[in-house]
Amino acid sequence: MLCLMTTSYAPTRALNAAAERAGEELLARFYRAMGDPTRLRLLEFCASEERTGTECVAQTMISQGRVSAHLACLVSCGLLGLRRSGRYAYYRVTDPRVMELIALGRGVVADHAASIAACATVQ
Amino acid sequence: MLCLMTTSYAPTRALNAAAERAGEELLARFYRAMGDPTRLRLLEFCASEERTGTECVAQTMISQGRVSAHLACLVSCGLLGLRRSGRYAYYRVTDPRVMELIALGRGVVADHAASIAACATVQ
DNA sequence: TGCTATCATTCGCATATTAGAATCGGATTG
DNA sequence: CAATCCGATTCTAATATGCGAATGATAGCA
Repeated sequence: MLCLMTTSYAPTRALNAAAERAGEELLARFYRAMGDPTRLRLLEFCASEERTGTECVAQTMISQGRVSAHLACLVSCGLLGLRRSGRYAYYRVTDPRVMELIALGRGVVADHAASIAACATVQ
Repeated sequence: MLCLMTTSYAPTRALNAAAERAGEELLARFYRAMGDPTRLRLLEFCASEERTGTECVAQTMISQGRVSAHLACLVSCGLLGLRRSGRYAYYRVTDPRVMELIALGRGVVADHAASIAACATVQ
């Protein structure tokens, strides 16, 4: 292990705090990526099978451009895998942690549905 | 079990679809509640010990009113437990699923940090 | 080479969400 | 009771995000 000693702990602490804030910023982005009902529906639609973009558009009933942007967001954030073949794009949930996250979320939501619905901050 | 028979499956399907959409709406709200860096810092701060609102303000360095609203959001969404005593409010993560959600999220984020940072949809 | 299908990108607009500042209400203390 | 502390609520402004519509880009086909 390679390590540089510093004369004070203060700068190291400051760096750690900055890194921690950056990490939480990314983590918050990740949860916001999950925090849209259309994207959640897309995740579930792509949970068991590979789906093309056109299939996703038919499933969600919203504009093709919006679905494309949602899918790109899910891929960027590691929630969806992407395979390209010809003019088709195939999407699928490949990381098992994603469905675990959804299962855990569903459990908490089931226990607090009423107060979540009444929350003034997220609506 | 009490059950009314219908002459067609279509209405039942429509109700199921509506219920599913409502469920995803709530689930999306729940993830949005987790999708703010300040709220994530508050969750971690209240993970191991009970904390008062004043302690949370000192920790986050943002305005007292904002912290109060963030804490209320976390309580509403089942992410934080609340105990009142006199003029104090004590907050703490009581549901073990909350820290599991954070651990899972951290894992996925660690594997996709660069592309999450580059995602155009969540910034 | 046109022509179409599939997917990505851009634009303008509406809504959601955050922040600080100020204020309000309840509880404790002197 | 008056003063103070703690927490909740309200206000306005700024930013983030979602949407449809239109457009662009690439691959396959006639």
